[in-house]
Amino acid sequence: MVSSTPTQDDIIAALEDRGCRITQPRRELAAALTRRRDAFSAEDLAAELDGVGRATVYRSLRLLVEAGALCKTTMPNGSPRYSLDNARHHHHLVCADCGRIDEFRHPSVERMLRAMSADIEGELVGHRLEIYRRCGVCAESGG
Amino acid sequence: MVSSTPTQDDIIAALEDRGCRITQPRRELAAALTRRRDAFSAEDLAAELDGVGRATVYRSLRLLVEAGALCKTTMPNGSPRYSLDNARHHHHLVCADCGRIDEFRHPSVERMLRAMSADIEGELVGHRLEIYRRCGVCAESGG
DNA sequence: GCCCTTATTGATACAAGGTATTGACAACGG
DNA sequence: CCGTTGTCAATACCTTGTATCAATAAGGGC
Repeated sequence: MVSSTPTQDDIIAALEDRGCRITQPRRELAAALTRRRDAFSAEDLAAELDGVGRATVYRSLRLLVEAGALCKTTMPNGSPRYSLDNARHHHHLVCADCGRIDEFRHPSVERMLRAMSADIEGELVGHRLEIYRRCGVCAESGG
Repeated sequence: MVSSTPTQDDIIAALEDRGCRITQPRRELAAALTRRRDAFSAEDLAAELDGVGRATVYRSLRLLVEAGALCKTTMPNGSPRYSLDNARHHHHLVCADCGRIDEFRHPSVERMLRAMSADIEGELVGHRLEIYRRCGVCAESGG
């Protein structure tokens, strides 16, 4: 089981698994992704990839989210950020100050969903959960 | 403790409590809100309020969300919907089929947050939780 | 290796949802 | 009832995408 930060090859493989063609733009995008350590916006990435069309960046990001190679997270102000997906199923710990996004898994989430499903009419088909916090670094440095 | 659907006066009061002036556009908007039984988009509401400027509708919606009179919920496809806020603290049960939004409270949510806060570095400052389901009506009627 | 099919591309236009600006106006405290 | 100033409508603009479409290039079959 792979759970460390994905390489360019991992990202390409995720696309191949879905039957996508491996094109030059997608290779460049995969390379750019592995260079990113933090969460980023689609526009940032598009600006970085000079030869790659804006629409292609958005299309590829969507593909990679569907393929499970990327995560799309909502910041406290509502704007979306993308980040590499390291682990199977998880939720996001978003620092409200610096925007840093960490993945986390906690059994209490699944426990909560089980408990709710017993009391909720109809079938649960999904959920969206973001946890906003001040991360350790911001807590130290900030006022 | 008021927990039923808010009236026009309740909405106006929420604005007064924040030190806002009670203007004609805001009165019209409050009246339109109480006529809404389901979740709605800001554009829908703006289209309904003919004499009221689009920017004013958006500004007022933001105010009312901040004042706790309205909820802003994210649909499965990511588009936002507004709905009247009936109860103190709650989360949203969104039907993935018909878009109907119900408020719900479940102790398991607070239990989850408590359990997580013990294991998470830093201070929790908020969260976002939507539960997507097929509601009873859609489950019956749908295939 | 070459050809052919077809996915993919980049450019562009458009859409949804919302914010910034600004001169005019109207709430409402005194 | 007057002056201050919050609010207004209009407008331009921004962000985050998606739709369209002719041109191109992957990569499977031979």
